Amino acid sequence: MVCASGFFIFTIIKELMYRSHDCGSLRFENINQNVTLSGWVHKSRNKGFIIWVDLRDRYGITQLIFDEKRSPKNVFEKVQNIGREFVIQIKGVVIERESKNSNIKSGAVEVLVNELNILNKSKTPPFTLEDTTDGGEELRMQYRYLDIRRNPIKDKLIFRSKVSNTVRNYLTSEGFIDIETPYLIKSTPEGARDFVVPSRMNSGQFYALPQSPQTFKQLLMIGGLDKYFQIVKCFRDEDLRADRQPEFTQIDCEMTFVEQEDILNQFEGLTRHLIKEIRGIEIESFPRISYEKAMKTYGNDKPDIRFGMKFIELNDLTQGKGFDVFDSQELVVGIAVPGAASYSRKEIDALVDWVKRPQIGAKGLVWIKCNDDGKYKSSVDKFFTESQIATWAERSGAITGDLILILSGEVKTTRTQLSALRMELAERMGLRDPKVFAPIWVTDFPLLEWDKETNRFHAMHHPFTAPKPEHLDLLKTDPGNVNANAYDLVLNGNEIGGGSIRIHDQKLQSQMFELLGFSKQEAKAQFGFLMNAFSYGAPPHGGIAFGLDRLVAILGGEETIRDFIAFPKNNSGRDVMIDAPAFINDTQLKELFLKTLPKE
RNA sequence: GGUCUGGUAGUUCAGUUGGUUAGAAUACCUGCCUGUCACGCAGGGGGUCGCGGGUUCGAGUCCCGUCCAGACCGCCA
Repeated sequence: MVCASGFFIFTIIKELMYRSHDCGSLRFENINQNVTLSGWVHKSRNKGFIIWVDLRDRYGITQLIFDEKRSPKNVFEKVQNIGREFVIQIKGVVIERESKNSNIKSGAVEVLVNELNILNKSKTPPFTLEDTTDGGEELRMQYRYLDIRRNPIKDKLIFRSKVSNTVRNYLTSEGFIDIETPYLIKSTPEGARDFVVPSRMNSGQFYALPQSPQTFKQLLMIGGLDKYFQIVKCFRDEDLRADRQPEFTQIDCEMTFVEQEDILNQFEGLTRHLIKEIRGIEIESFPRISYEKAMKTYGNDKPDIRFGMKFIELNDLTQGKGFDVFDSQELVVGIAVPGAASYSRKEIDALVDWVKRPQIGAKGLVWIKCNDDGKYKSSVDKFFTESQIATWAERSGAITGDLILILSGEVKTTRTQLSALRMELAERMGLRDPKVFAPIWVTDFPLLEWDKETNRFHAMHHPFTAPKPEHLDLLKTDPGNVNANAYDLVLNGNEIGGGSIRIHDQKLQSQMFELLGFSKQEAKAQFGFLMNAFSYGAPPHGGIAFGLDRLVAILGGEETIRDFIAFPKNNSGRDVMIDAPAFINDTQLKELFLKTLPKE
């Protein structure tokens, strides 16, 4: 009795439900089964006597067959009128295909349809929903919900979910607690521009959206929670890039009773685990490089070490020989480009033009070909002897077939320019292989950076970063040369994480604010709560934050983060789909004590 | 704030030195087609050449301005 009614209910539910299988699951074993499928009409191929419809959902594609002879007449008539992206439900029987398609998982079978329900119609989409769409960037963003139906985008979002899940599981298993921190907080003058939110209940006052939960996670450590993490949205009102969005996601972490070494080990573990789980690649221990060495060797604090072309400084070998282009400059530095001696004069001239573009801004480029005959051919043959040039080649480790490229000028600018050239050449030569993962820790960052515009120091990392203990004395005498207990994790030339050991001493924090040009009153007004907390037994602590969007993109083998975000903003910070930001009406403005805009 | 590139059919693009009715592919519509799967074949409809101004007998094309998009520099503690 119970059994019979159970069966009855089961059959009713089965009658009512939208699908018995998804569109990716039917196989040879399902032949002769009656199935119900729901999904989108991906494409239909009408041969007159027979019509195939590719039915699509998140899981895949199943071919439906409508046959003049084998399908009911009303069904065969109805299918003539369905278009792309109609949402349909069908009932039918799984049959073996006469010609199979090995490109899709369900390619051995098809469903002979005997019932067709149109659940919803669709306008013709403005672009094709194929893997390689004909749609441009802007249009895809405007119709993002259609774009997401495409495999590449769908797969990237699923990939992201897998990465964040792996992170969550790992950190949880390591004893980290996931804690949410507020989004409506206080604006601070340091760092990036804040997004602000007017307060209706507090006339004329504003919240700011967090650039990071920095102070809150420190307060959680003072609260004794020991290990915290959060996968959290952060907001910065700065210009966008291919790898930068105004709202982005951080894996934010903090630990108590740790030194730099503990943090590097803990999060090297996380990163190694991620690369193993997601890409199946085992990486031994991560190399480390100091900020200073990175700048000297790669001209950059986020070196891509998947390839060589390290910088070779040549001041002593090149200066004082009467060649003014070198003699008058602070730095003469070059790279040896492997195998590029075969470049034609035209190709080399193109490189010279490339560095002269305003974006790079070099005045010129000196080149030396290390030819097969063991001789050197260079753009400075008139100024230097062959044996002089040979010493440069020797130092740079260039071998036969290499092309040495040399820039000179002011130290910082020249390094930046040569770094850009190094990356460009690597890109052109295919040395930036997205399947190769080369992480590196960059350590020993300067604590402070001199800002020429405001004529004061600002914190290179943030104002809560602890100086290296051995540099504490320098803080008073030579603050510009103090190094910080700060570190970045760089993956394939992208900064994917950064953090520091924090200050937990009230006096040191006060001294830091003073150095940054805060008056006592300003420091108290801005960060009084933190200073106060420091006076109630703040433990030593430190942490790190990873940019999840960037991390996911790189693990996915790309450098543009946009497609790993479901609803990204465009170059000018607009959401072109919902058309935000937008004006608000006068009533809202008034309620928020904001001036109404003059009528145009 | 700046530099560069682009804006032409629903879409992606071509368009010569300024010169006849602005093209291709794809999408869409109609018809045909006995196994398609990037189906095929035949036909058809579809354009404020981003917008405004200027030069010219004549502007998609040249000039000025402007808007939009993308990449980059500045910026991003």
